[in-house]
Amino acid sequence: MAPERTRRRIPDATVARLPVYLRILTEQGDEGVDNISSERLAELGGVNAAKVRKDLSYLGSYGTRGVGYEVAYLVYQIRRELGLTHDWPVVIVGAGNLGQALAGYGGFGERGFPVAGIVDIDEAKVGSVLSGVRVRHIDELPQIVRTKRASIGVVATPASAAQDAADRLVRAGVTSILNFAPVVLAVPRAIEVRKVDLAVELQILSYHEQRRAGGAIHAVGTTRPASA
Amino acid sequence: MAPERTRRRIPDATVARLPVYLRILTEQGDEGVDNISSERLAELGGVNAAKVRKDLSYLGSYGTRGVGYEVAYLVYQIRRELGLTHDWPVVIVGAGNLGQALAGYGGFGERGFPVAGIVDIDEAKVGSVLSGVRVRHIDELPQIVRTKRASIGVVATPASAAQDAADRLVRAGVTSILNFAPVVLAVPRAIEVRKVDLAVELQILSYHEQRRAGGAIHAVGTTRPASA
DNA sequence: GCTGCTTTGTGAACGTGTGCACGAGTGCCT
DNA sequence: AGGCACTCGTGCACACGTTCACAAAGCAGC
Repeated sequence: MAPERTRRRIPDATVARLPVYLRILTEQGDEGVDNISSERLAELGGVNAAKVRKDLSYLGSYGTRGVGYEVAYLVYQIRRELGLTHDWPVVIVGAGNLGQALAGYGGFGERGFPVAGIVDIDEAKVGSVLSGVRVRHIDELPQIVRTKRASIGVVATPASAAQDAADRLVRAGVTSILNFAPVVLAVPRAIEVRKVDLAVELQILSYHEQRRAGGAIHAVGTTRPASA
Repeated sequence: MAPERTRRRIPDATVARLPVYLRILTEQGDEGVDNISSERLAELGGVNAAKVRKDLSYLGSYGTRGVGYEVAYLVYQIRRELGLTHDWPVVIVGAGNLGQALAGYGGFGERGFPVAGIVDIDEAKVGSVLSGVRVRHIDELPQIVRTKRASIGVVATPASAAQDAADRLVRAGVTSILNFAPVVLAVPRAIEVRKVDLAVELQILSYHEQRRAGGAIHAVGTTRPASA
């Protein structure tokens, strides 16, 4: 009867895939699918079936042999494990191009991450309204975090302002940060940070493009420039 | 004399970190730093020093024992390895919130990924100008890809249109895709796809928040709903 | 040139993640 | 009731990634 105190730790790689399964399962549920096999789920998610089963087994034994997984129930379990049973208000720092796009992107609210507020340090931007959310001054951050109970902050500032934004978020009481600025943020150990860097993604693609193109075609020896 | 034909394969994990080193090195170079140790680079990049050395060793033995790495030379080597010695024009499909933000974000061009064009399927959006780039109709995609020599495509459409966008990009001749839509794209094996999913990132943060909050506080038994 | 200090490059140990293969459980059909 | 087809859950082996630890190599000072 007692809730499980000894929460089994779920591997990072699995945590990263659960949201994908969740989305697929939700879609399948909407299409009227009641049961789904690991094989089918793997196909839709672009992964290996054994991996799907192992991932799901960390949540508990929620499948039925010979049948598969009950979609609705699995959705419920994944949502519970990911903490998606209630909303997580998000506060955005930086009302530039990206901040505006994020605030305007309705997908956040729908998926349980309503925009609690968006702030900027530039007085000129304060007061303007983006898709129903009014930009407020960064000094109001602590108040927004407190009243809206926001625990996730998004850094959408230029690189030069990112560390300051992160410091302010931490001081305001935020415990998780999603960082879009191309900087490694220094934060207390207890704060969870995830980074999304578009330039890095493009450069990784560039590596593969270049590799494909024949690799070392203009790789001229290893002549060291100037120096020495 | 002959360029190295047998290109050593660089581990994915390393490729993903090289852009980070590159950015740090470029910054340090701008600040007048000539030499840098793996220790310092590790500190700035938030990683382990041994990892830095191992990563860099895949490029060749470009360090000097007792001294460190020559910043300018290392920048050159990483850029060469990542294929950043020339520009990689990028074509964006989808002129919604995200597409606009991406086109407007100057950082791409600066880092060697100029926006070759942005297209949309919606006639109403065609013709409008976003930060100097005119939105064109998606039917012009093949022509843009050909004339601008774009090999990287960005999918910035809603989920429902993403697969179609990817198909069109592939048909137009693009060989790498950066996908922002929350969908697993089906593409030919030869096409390199990278995915950026904001909702997934937030859900991973949610998992950690929920875990921090005490985990299974409302985890009431394992009563299965309806079924059976 | 020799000594001592610094820092690289890498072998080896360890940990994490992946995928196969198969036992075990479930439902259906006869 | 028994047999069969199907699918889960997981032990095991392997691949990949990370970290430690240390020999090799360079530099500076005498």
